[in-house]
Amino acid sequence: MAKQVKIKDIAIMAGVSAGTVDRILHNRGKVSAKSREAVEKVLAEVGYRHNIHTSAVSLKKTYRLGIAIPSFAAGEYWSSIYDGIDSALDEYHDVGMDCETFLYDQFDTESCRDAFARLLDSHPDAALIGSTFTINAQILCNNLDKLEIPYVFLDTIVPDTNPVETFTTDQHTGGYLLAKLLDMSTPTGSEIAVFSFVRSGGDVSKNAEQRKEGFKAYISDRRVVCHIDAGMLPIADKQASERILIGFLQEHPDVKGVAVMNSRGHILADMLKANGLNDIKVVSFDLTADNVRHLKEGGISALICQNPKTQGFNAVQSIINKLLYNKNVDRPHKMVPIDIIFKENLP
Amino acid sequence: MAKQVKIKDIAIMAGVSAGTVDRILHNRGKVSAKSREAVEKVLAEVGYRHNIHTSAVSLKKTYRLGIAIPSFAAGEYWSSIYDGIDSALDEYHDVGMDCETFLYDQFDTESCRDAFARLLDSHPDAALIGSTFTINAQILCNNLDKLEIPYVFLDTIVPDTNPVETFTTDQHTGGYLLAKLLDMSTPTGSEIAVFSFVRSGGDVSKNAEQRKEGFKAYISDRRVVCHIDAGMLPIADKQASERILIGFLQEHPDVKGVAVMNSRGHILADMLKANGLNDIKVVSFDLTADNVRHLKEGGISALICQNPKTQGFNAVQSIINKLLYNKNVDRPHKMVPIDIIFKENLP
DNA sequence: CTGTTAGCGCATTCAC
DNA sequence: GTGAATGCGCTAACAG
Repeated sequence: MAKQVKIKDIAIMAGVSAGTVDRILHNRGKVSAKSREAVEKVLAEVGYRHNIHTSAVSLKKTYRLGIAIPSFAAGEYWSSIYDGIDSALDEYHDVGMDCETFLYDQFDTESCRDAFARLLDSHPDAALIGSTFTINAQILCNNLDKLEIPYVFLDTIVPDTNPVETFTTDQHTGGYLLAKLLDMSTPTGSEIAVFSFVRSGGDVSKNAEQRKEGFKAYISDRRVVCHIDAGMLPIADKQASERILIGFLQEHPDVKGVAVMNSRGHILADMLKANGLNDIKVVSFDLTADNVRHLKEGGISALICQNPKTQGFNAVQSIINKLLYNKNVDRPHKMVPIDIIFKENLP
Repeated sequence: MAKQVKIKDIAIMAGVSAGTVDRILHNRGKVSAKSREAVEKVLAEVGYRHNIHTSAVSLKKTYRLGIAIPSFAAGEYWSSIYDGIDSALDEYHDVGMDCETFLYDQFDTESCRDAFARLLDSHPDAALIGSTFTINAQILCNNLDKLEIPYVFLDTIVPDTNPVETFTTDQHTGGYLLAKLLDMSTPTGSEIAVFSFVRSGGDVSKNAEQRKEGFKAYISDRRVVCHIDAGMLPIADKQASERILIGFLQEHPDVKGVAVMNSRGHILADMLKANGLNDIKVVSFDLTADNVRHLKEGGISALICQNPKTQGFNAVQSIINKLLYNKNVDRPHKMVPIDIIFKENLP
C-alpha cells in the first residue's frame, strides 16, 4: 500500500501552501491561474485521496437540514424513506446535522405549499424534498436557488430545478416486473387484471402512470390476457371497493392474478381473503408493514421494492458530500435498483 | 440534537482524567475499581458516543490483514467476494490496512493447508478465511486463537472455532428459491430437472448439498414433476456433458426447465443454445460475468444471488470494528440476504 | 490572492 | 494507577 500523500506534501511539490491546495481541492475562494495549474499538475501525478476523518475532525460546524416530505403512518412508503434518512443521520452522526421536518398531506396542495414555505423560512443549510406537487416544488426550488441552498429530490423528478441530486426508481421497469411476476405467479393460460384506487380528489400519481406503462409493455409482448383498468376502487369506501373487485372476479373466473400500481396490494389481499378467494394471486409494490404481513401469510405472492430506505439514505449522504466537501456528482439523477421479494427472501 | 459529550466531559464529570476514561471505554490497561465505577456511572447517565473520525485520526497505525480464500478467475464467485473485500478496503482506506492474500485450490486439501500455513507464518493482525476444508480451518484457527489473532469466516461455517463473526448465506433457502423460480419460469404442467457437475476428484460441495435439500423441500410441497439427479456432467469433458444433457432432454420432452446447484448455469445455457433448445429455461446461482451475459441474452431466466460482494465487504468491516474499536458483535453469525435478479433488475 | 497558524477530539506516550 | 502533554491531517480565520 503506497504511502498516502497529504495536502502538505502536494503543497510542497507544487511550491504553494497548504491553504492554496485546499482551496483548489474544494473550489472555495479565489486562486490564481498559475497556482491552480501547478497544483493540478501535481494532483494528476500523485493522485491525492481525501482523508475523510481528519477532514471531519476539523469541520466542527453543525448544519441544519430541512426535510419536506409527505406525512406517513408507521410502515408506509414514506416512512421507509424516513428510516433511510434516519439511519444516514445516525451513521454520519459525528458530522453534526440538525434537522427539521416539514410534513404535508400529499393529496392537499395547500398543505404542501405551506410546508414548503415553512421550510424556506427556516433557512436551512440544505434541504431534502419529496414532492408530489410539481409547481409547488418549482417555486420552492427557485427560492432555494436564489439563496444558494442546496437540495436533493426524493422519489420524484421535478423539471426546471437544479437539485444536487435526484433519487428515484425506474417506475417503468417496476411496472414491467410487476406484470412479469404476476404472470409467473399464475397458472399458464389464466388471466390477470389491474385495478386502481381512486380518491375523491381524483388525481393520478405520475409514478403509477409510469408503472402502468411498464406493465403494458410486458403484456403487449406476450399472449397474456390482461384486463387493464378492470375497476376503479374508491379508497374511502371499502364496501364499494369490495363489491367492484369481487363482482369483477365473479364475471371473469379465469382471472387468477390481480394488482394495483401502488403499495396498496394489501387491501386487495384483505378483500380476497375475506371472500375466501385464496387462489387469486396478488403482487404489489413496497415492503410496507401491511404488505409484509400478507407476504408472510401468503395473501401476497411477491413484492417489488424500490428501496425507499436506500433512497433516503443516499439523499442524506449526497447532502453531506455537498455541504462538507462541495463535491459535485457525475450524474445528478440516480436510479435506485429494484428488489424482488418473496416470502423466502424477506430481509 | 443534543450536544455531543466528549471523553474530556466525562472525565470531568467523573472526577478523573481523559486517559482513564479511554482505558475504561476500550478495555485497555489497568484501572482502579473506584475510577471504573465513577466513570461507568457517568457513562450510563450521559450515553457517550464514540466519534469515529477523531478516533481514526489518532489511530495512525497500519494493520496487516491476511486473507485466505480459494483462487478464482475474473467474474467467478470468489472473485465477487474479493470485490467486496476490495471495496471495503477502499471505503475504509484511511484506516490503513495492508493485506496479503493466500489463494488455494478449493479442490486440493494440500494446497489449502499450505496457504493456511503461510497465512499463519505471516503473523497478520487479523484474518479473513474462506474455507472449503473444515479440518484445515480448525487447525489454523486453533493457532490463531493461541496468538490472539482475530478472524472472520466467509461463506462457510466451521464448527469448533471462535471467529469474530461468520458471514454466510442461507443455502437451503437459496435452493428453495431456485426451485420456485424454475417452477414459475416454466409453463404450468411441464417438468423440471436438476443436473450436477462433477469433477474427477468427485467431492460434493456442502453448499450444493444444502441447496439441493432446499430445492427438494419446494418440490415436495407441490405437484411439480422434477427429475433430481437427472445427470452427472463431467465438468472437464464438455462433449460428454453435452451428450448427457441433450440426451436426457430428448428422452424427456416435457422437461422445460433445468438447473444446477452452483454458479455454472451458464454452461447449461451454452449447451442449450448450441443445440437450439431455446424453450428450456435455466435458473442459476450468482451474478458471475458468464451468468449475467446469459441473463441479458435470455439464455438464463433468473439468478439467485447470495451477495458474495456484501459478504466480503461486511467481513472487512467486521475486522475493522474489532481491531480499532475492540467492538464485539451481538450475533457472531450473520446471514446475508438473498437477491433475486431478472434481466430487468440487474444492478 | 497566499501563507501561517490555531485547534478540532482522541489515543498515546511519559512522568508522576 | 493516573494525569498532562503531544501530534494526527485538515480547515478556517486572519494577517499580509
